[in-house]
Amino acid sequence: MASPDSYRAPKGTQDVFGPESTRWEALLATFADTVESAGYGLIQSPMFEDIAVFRRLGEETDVVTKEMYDFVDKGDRHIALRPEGTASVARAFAQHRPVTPWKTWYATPAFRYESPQSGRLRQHHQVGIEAMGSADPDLDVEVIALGHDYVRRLGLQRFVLLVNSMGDADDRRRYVERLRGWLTERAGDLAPEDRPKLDTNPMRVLDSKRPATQEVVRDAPKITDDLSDEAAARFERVTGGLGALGIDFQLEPRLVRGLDYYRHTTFELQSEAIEASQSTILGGGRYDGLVEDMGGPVTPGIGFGSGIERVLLACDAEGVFAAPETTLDVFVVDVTGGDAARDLTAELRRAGFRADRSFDARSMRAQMKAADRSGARLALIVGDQERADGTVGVRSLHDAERTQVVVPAEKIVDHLREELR
RNA sequence: GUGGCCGUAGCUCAGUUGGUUAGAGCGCCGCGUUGUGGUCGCGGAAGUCGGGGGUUCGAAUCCCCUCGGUCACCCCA
Repeated sequence: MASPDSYRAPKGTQDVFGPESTRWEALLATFADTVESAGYGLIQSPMFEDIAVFRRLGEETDVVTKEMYDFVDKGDRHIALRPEGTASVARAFAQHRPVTPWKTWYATPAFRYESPQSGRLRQHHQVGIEAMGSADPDLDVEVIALGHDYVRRLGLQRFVLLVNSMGDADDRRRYVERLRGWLTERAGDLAPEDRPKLDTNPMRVLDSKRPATQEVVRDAPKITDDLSDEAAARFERVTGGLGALGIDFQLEPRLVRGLDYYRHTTFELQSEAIEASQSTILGGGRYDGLVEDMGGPVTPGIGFGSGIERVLLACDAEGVFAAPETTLDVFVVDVTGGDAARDLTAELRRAGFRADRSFDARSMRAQMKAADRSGARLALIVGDQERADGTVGVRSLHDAERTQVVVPAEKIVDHLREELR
């Protein structure tokens, strides 16, 4: 409790404003441009769903079993705030049956009830894409390439792309049993905390950070050695495609990822610049079968999600993608009472200029300070003299020499068009 | 959920072995004579020292609980 009469943002949430939110806008614009130029269209879907929608992510996953942000609404519906983006899109596909391939992108908050740390929040934000209705491995290549291009466009360089294949549903099932057997024989060597996973989800053991387990896992059977011919062939097409596009990647047979729905291609972008332990900045894979689980037709799909906060953390660590300067064309300084500020800013905004002003009839000194702080290129000054003459003083705020010219009020728009060109 | 560290003005912090009206820098506001910013000078506002309880003549300083932040585990974006 802070104090009885003061509120704070809920645990694990943040307010984003000022230069940082300007940066978010720029990031969103970069992402949208990257994926829209590949034919992906924005999807806006509800931030909450019937909890069953998210349960389809897998009954064994932490996201479902312990991190769901859920509640019962006034109509007795069991609702959950979305923990990730894909399930909602799959549900939307099943509901609307759009023409395929259906390529969408989203930007959304995601909620997980867990304890916050660096790179982990209760409400974080993701951008992502989903492509549904095609099993073509070249689509896998496209999706991975877009994720790669996106982070590159932000300026990131110090990251690795990890790629793996889980095979088809049979491959996956077969591998899980084989792995379970192999690990069970060596259960005594595993870290005690990891042993229970043998029953619930043996693949979880693969990405354990405990040294004892890592030691054992190093020699564990790899799923990529045990794929069906068909799955192996399509995975080759994927890795070959990445190579053809000049995208560096590492095969990582231990990359399992958290959600149960993945089949075939899975991939992850890990920042090498982030010191903290949460270094995955983008992750995704193919989820053939998920749409069916939502009651839709048999529909393959692939996509990725990328955490905005983590990506920005990586940008900070690499010293790239700084907040853009906020720009303003003019700042109106009016010491005649406010009529000029009111009318001139409105006129200029309608003419397409970016204009701001002071309020509360502050002193000229105060207004000039505000003008300076605003980052505007020009101060438009209206005092008693200018008002009497029907003119406006136009003063540069960026140049060292304090140039100031007098412009007739009726010519101000033309003058600014020229000066700000 | 478990564990370590931390919690003093908007921000970054200082506060001696518990002792009178709690400080600095930055930021913010005002002023430096007639209407002009970024430098400089002067002045000002702003803190129930996270919250609650306890020990004490007296606590920002000690103890307990609690909330929050942070880092790690778990897991993930």
